[in-house]
Order: sequence, then C-alpha cells, then structure tokens
Amino acid sequence: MSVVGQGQRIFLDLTQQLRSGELKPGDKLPSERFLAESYHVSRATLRDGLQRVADQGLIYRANRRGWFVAPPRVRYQPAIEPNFHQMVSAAGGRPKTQTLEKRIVPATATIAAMLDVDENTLVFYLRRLRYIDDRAVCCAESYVRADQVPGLLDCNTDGSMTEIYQQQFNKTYGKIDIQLYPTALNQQIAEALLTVEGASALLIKRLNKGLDGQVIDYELEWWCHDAITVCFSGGV
Amino acid sequence: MSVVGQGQRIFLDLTQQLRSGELKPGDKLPSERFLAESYHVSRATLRDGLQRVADQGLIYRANRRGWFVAPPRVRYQPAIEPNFHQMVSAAGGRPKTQTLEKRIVPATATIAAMLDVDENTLVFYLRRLRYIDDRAVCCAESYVRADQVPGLLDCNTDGSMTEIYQQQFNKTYGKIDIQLYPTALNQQIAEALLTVEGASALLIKRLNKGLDGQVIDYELEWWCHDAITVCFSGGV
DNA sequence: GAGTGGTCTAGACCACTTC
DNA sequence: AAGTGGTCTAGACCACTCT
Repeated sequence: MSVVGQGQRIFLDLTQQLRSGELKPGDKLPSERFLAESYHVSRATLRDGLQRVADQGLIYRANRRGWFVAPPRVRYQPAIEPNFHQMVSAAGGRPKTQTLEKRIVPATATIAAMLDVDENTLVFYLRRLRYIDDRAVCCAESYVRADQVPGLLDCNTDGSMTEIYQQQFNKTYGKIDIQLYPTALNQQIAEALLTVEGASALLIKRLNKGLDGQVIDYELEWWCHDAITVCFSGGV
Repeated sequence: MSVVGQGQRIFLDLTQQLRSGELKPGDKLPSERFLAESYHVSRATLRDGLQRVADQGLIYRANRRGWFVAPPRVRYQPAIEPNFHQMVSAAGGRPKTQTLEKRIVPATATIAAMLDVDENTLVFYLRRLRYIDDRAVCCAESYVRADQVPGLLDCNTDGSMTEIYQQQFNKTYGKIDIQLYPTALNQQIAEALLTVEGASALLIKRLNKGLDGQVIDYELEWWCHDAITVCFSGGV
C-alpha cells in the first residue's frame, strides 16, 4: 500500500506550504470550496486533508470562521510552572484570562472525593478562558475549597490564581498531582473555545495541595491540543 | 444552537450503550452499513458519529477490520515507572513486547543533539511494539548510546529495557525528561499499530539519563491515545 | 445579501479480510 | 466468493459570518 490517496496528497502539500513559511501563524486559509477546486477534489476529501493537518497541530478550525494557521506550541510545565501568564509571556506570546463564571456550588460526589470534603459541602466554582494572542486555547474549570481561601470570589480572577493564593491568603502550592487525557470537546467547552463539538483536545486534571498537604483546589483544563507541548521531569 | 445533529445523536447513543455495558471491551461493533441503516443515516454520517466516540477513547478502529470497544485506559506514570510489563500487569492486563527492528545507525543531527554525542556517531536503534491483551497500543523507537550499554543488541529486547540496563550493565535511570504531544500517526507507525494513517495518537518523547547525569537513551513512544492516562506529580 | 462552513445524502469503486 | 472498510464524488440545504 504505497499508493497515496487524495486526502494524504493534500495533507502533504499543505504541510509543505506551512513548513516553508508560505503560510504564517494566524493566517486564514482560503475557503474550502476554493481549495477543493484547486486540488480537483470534492469538498469532503478536501476536509479530510485539512483534518489531517489539524491533527498534527499545524492548523486549527474556528467554528464557522474557517481554518487558520496555528502558532508554534507553547511549552507547558504544569508540575513546576502553573502560572499561565508567565509561561506565555516567556514564549513571546500575549496571554489573557477571562473569567466566564464564578459561583458557590455544593460539591458533587466526585468533586467532594477529590477535594477531601463531605458531599454537598459548598465550594467555589470558577470557569475561565485562557487566551494566547487573542485565541482562546484553554477552558479551565476550578473547584476550590472555601475553607482554604475564603473570599476568593471577591478577588479579580483574571490573573494568576497562584499569585492570589500567595498574596491574599499566604498559601503556596505543595504537591501537584496531574492526569492527562487526550479526548474530545463537549458542546459547552467547544463553544467557549470558538471551535466545534468533538474537536480533539487535551484534558489535564490537576489536584493542587498546599504545603501542609491539604487540598486547595481541583482543576480541569481543556486545551486545544495544538497550543501546547506538555513537559515534565522525573527520577533523580 | 441546541439542535443535535445526526452525528451527535449517534455519538450519544453509542456512548450510552458503552457505558451501560451492552457492549464490552474487545467486542466488535456491527458493520458500518448495518449501523448506518439502523440509524437511518448515510455511511458518511455514521462514520462521523463513530469518529466522535473514538475521539473520546471509547472505541478504536483497526484498519480494514472494523470498530472495536476499547478497554479501560491504563495508568501510565512515565516519570517514575518506566516498566511497561509491570504497569500493564498491575492493571490486570496481559503485556507483550515485540522487537520489530534493531540496528546500528549513525546519529542524525537531531538525535546526536539529544544523546549529547557527535553527529554520525554510531548508536543503537530499536523499534518495538507494545501490546495490551494482544492489541498493539504503542510503537516505540529507541536511540541508545552504544558507549553506555555496549552489546545491547545481543540481548533479548522483548522485555523491559530498564531491567536489561540494570542486570546486564548495572545502569539505572536517574533523571528523565519527558515531552508530550497529541498528534497523528504517520503511515509507518499506523501500519505497525494496525490502524490508519492520521489516527490520533499521543507522542511521548523521553530523554533518559543515568545516575551520573550522562544520557543513556532517547525514546519516541507513539501511543494509541485511548490506551493510557498519563499521570505525574510535581511540587514538594 | 453573498459567501462560507456545518451537515448530510446516495451513491460509486476498489482492496482487503473473512469465510 | 461475499462482505466489509477505505476512499471518493457531486451534489444539497441551512445557518452563520462577513462586509
């Protein structure tokens, strides 16, 4: 099977154009109908090719807006550098955080177990969007123990939570447990990220403890998979 | 936009069947034509629905063989437990490793930089397949410094490399640096994993150093994304 | 309002797996 | 040999974005 299909041909050609710099980060690709015609394929086949490029993280799709060239991935070291703004700035990008929602909610069984509190204990819930260069790349849901950082909801949460914890409550992260799942976006998250339901994503679950070993918060981060490279170390 | 499309309807229904246990891990789904007819949709739409389920990691596609129910993910802690056989056994699965290729090759610029040797230095190259319960879930390419473990290629590499290092060469891993990319499979790897070019995958790059800080090997692991949950810790 | 992307149909042909 | 998945076509209609 060394025959190259049409979808693969388009993938190879676009990949080449992207690597050679003919297309630059942030550029919008021509319309699907135009591209399909230039490759002499049907729109379905063209979209297959585009999807392959997107799976590699070289382009991404903005819902109903078209296909765009993805910027280089940002190095994300969740175990040692949980500060989004510092991370993006260091990589030469413009970070932004927008709080979509902050409420007090009763802990579900799952959340209660993670936070090490009783079910239905009231906890803070935050939903925030992370931007790099005006593109929403991450939607983060945080469940925070109210007893650890009372009054959190009165703070401006459009910056770094670690800074708030430290400056307002004198709390610093100790151990951080991280789980990582390649998965797909549900409708709500997809909408927030201006992309489509089912778009492939990286789900990072973080359980953050204080220096005293007590759980501070539990976070679900839904990342556009093309935006980051996750890095960490182990061993001695 | 609260209208649920056909693809999504199929996704929801199959997800429900999988969670309820009507379909069990390893089961083959009915043929696409049969499913399309039962949902009263075209094959293209049916495949869209199947793809969404696969993106969640609940089913997977075996090239030309059909769609199968995926077993639960195995916890993979690359930073502290690099032993595949132990990991899978602990999770109740049957692990297997098959060496596809072992050769001596000159280091390319990239590989030389990672291994901290001169370009074109001769290094060991291994390509191995990892199985869980007879399903190939990972294709691993290793570049090993010959000066660290001379004679490695004469060993049976169908087991754990860390054990060989330790028992034959008295070498133990010290620091491990890990990078993680959600990406898509190329043709060669896809073929080895009995899946299709472009299937979404998790690429894990590991740089393994000895206790003396010298690089021992550099490994590229291509994982079927549904097979594992990556876990690690950080902080104090 | 024009153009575009999102979704879907109803076929087709081939190569491969399975029986 | 039959059935299946892999790939592709040539349309269609709608809802949304863009200008």
